Amino acid sequence: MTQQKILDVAIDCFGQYGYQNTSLSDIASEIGIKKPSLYNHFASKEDIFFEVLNEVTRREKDFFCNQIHFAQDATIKQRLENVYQMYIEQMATSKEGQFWKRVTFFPPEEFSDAIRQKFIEVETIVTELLRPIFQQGIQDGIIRDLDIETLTSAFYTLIDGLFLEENFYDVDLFAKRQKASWTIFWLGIKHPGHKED
Amino acid sequence: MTQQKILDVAIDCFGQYGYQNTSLSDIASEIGIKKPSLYNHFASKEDIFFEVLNEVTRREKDFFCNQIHFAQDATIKQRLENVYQMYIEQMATSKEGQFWKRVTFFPPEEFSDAIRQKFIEVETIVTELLRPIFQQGIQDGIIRDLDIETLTSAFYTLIDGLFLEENFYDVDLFAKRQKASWTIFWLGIKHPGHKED
DNA sequence: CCTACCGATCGGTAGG
DNA sequence: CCTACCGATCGGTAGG
Repeated sequence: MTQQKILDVAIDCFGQYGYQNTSLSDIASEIGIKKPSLYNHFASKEDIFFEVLNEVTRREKDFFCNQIHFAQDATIKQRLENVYQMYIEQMATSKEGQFWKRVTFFPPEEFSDAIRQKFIEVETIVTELLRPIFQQGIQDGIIRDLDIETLTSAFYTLIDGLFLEENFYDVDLFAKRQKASWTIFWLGIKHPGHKED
Repeated sequence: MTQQKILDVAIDCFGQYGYQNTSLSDIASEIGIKKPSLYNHFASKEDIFFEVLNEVTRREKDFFCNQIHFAQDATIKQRLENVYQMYIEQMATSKEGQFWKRVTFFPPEEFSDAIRQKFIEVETIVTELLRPIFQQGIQDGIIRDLDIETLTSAFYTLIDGLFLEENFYDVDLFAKRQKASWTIFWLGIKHPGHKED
């Protein structure tokens, strides 16, 4: 279906070049039609953006929801590292991730309220992935007894930093950053009385 | 001098709207002249960008160089936290910082090599601020005996994450992120045998 | 789904 | 430093 093709190409272009630097001709020619034909499917460029935003939000929410039941029997450290890796991988490798990063970090002004709202929806889901792990970890004496908000805040800052660095550094240096950050984070949150690694 | 005024306005515009979304008319009208007059001072829009990039790089390098001799008699933790705060503050509040963030994280394609090179120059200076603190800390048994690269990598990821979040969250939430990240980072790098806080 | 076209704006030039 | 203008491209429309 043409409408879906338009959205898919638009996700790609908006994520790679930004909203303003993507022309409707670019999108049209990529799918082999002419610019005016786009108006049979969408009312305006802004309309396309909103539909893309909704689509990506839906996909991201689905993706993270489906992670909930993974690795329930692993250790606290493994479960946490799993979320860490999975989140980074999703944002680094998918075109939805690239769109998400560009759009949340440097939003086109006219959409910034809408984007912020969607961002919070997705973040809430990830927070609900993290919370039970942290809680269980604290209860079991594996994680320091800090408040959940401090733990999630620090986790998100790490992730956000890596989002950026993935765009900037080559694969090797990025892998180092990812590993170093996880090492220090885990040393920071694990209970000093807890051995095992 | 008009030439300097152009550069100052351009730093501001490129940082706020991005290179492509800043028009030469915008820059000209902001300083009260007409667009063609810009060509008496610069050969092209690209030329303006390169000059802005050089100017900002120079200012950032100066800024960080001048921090070297601060707080030499403070504790390791204080000295490190000082770099942390100072770096975040510089990137959060100055227009040079805003330019730096946008341009390094989502570089206009045609400048990405030049930008990467300048970025490394500035990062090298900050690394030279961090290295002696980490080394001293390890030597004094205050910081865990991890390799310097792991420590600096984790530090930078934190900073990069906060750069982004400063753009996105309100002041209160940002302050929380900043504090939480520092708490976990310090717990992660400090030697488990070291008390005092 | 197309061709043909709109007014607005872009970076840049001519000429004074 | 300006006015006047260039060709190219933008989002969007008319009409079929």
